[in-house]
Amino acid sequence: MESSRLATKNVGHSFQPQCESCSLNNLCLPIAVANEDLGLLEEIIDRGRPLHRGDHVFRAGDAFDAVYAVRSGTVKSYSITTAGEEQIIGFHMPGEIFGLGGLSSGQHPSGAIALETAAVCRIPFDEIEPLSRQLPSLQRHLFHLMSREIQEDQQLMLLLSKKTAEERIASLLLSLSSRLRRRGLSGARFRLPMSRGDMGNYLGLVVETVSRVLTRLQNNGVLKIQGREVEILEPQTLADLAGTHWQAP
Amino acid sequence: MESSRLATKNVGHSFQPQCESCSLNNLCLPIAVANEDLGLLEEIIDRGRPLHRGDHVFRAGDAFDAVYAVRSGTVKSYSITTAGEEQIIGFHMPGEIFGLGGLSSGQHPSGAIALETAAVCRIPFDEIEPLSRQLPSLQRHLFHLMSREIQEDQQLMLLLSKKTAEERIASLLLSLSSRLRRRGLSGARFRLPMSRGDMGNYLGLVVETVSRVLTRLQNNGVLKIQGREVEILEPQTLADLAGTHWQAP
DNA sequence: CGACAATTTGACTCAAGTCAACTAGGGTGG
DNA sequence: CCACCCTAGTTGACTTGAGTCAAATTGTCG
Repeated sequence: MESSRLATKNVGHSFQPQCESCSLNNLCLPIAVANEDLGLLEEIIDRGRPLHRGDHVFRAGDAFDAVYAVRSGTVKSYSITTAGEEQIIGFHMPGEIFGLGGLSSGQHPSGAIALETAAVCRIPFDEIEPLSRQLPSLQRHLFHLMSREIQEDQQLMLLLSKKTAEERIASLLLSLSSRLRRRGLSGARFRLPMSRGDMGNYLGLVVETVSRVLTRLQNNGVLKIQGREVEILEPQTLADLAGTHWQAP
Repeated sequence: MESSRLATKNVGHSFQPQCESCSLNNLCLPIAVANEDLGLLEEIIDRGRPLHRGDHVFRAGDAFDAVYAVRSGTVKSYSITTAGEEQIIGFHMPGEIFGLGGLSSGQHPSGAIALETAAVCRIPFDEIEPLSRQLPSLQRHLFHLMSREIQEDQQLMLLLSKKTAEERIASLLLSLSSRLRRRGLSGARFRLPMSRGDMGNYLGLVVETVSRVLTRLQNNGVLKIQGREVEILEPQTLADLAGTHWQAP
């Protein structure tokens, strides 16, 4: 269906419906919206232009006025400690929503940056908020999204506070794997979207430790890794190593 | 351990207004609700009977059907790792809302238990959700609460992933202090509501480390501590030690 | 083809954990 | 009211997993 309003905010090629044809619509916001209401959602979503590795979606301190959905590629959220170090808060893969943390204070507490070529949809909050009052299922979905993020963050707190380096790495690999599988991709063989440094930063480890653990896991035959290409040979062993099984977000 | 569940429904003859006269109404949910609408909110809130130390508000796995507000005392949220260990997720003090994490999955991912004699209000979610569509400011407030929790959890992730034992303890003490101050109480002299063990569990440290750090801080003249009674002698030094200043929730 | 960035590997260090012994409170029953 | 017991807290001695520093190797991209 041709969208008659080529709104100014719809940057780019937005003649065809956005969500309806998106391969992620069964993961993303649209799952909460009945088909006949999808148009309302489409209208407020901006497809952004593609981002390149290192491009910011927003920076820490920017005014909060939208949340974002990943269409392709991977995005990381990070904040900066008072000591000036980066702390990675999360990795966001296609179909996932990010940027929710800024709602309460009106400004984003963390920045978001593309790890590789990526595309994200921008969902202006002051448009989706009133819409969510019209569409109860959308409101519920927004609550669910935020609650899910709380749950995931708490899983990560547990990881950071109790797990060993090996358990942390195993958990991260399993998380990535299951998130790929959910999109119908292989969870056994994939390319890491982030550097060793980013993995370590996220998991509370230094690069050297990440490297050593990966090498050890390879020597044990649990996985094969060269550069960023991973193959999980023994998923069960990896799951055992991870301790608590990390449910995919 | 006896689980004295919260009262089922409005156990009380709820003729007297609950929120309106509550000393915390400028911290809690009511801040989002105009005076003329307060009645609507009052109607759906259950005051529970008092909890004793060790009583559960809910357990991990319980169906999610409400969120809770602390009226008095302190409550901790915790989950159990696959290894069977407890992991404390947060401490909740008067005026604070907890139990939001269970919304997405329909069951509480963590349990909540009173650390001392406490009273909590129960806010049934399937009643406040529709109400929040009538009262935009209430909806916004709920979004804010969840967003705030996300932000706080991310602060804690940062703490767990980057801070030293001393920085962690200093951060916790400052957090408790500022939350007391917000209620008009002394932030300089107070009683810790939790054991050394709970502090350590929350901060990713063992009891011995907590004890040693507290002793060291006392020897340095930063604070005075005996048992659970704390006096912060040099707030600025403590803040410097904490690194990133922990904003009160 | 360089030059720089990312990764790996080794040797050494140290902050925090473990194990163990001892002390201080706090609550209860006789 | 006191004696006793049990749990919480402290302190010391020793261990260790992960960090630091350094140097070699590989990968990437202009």
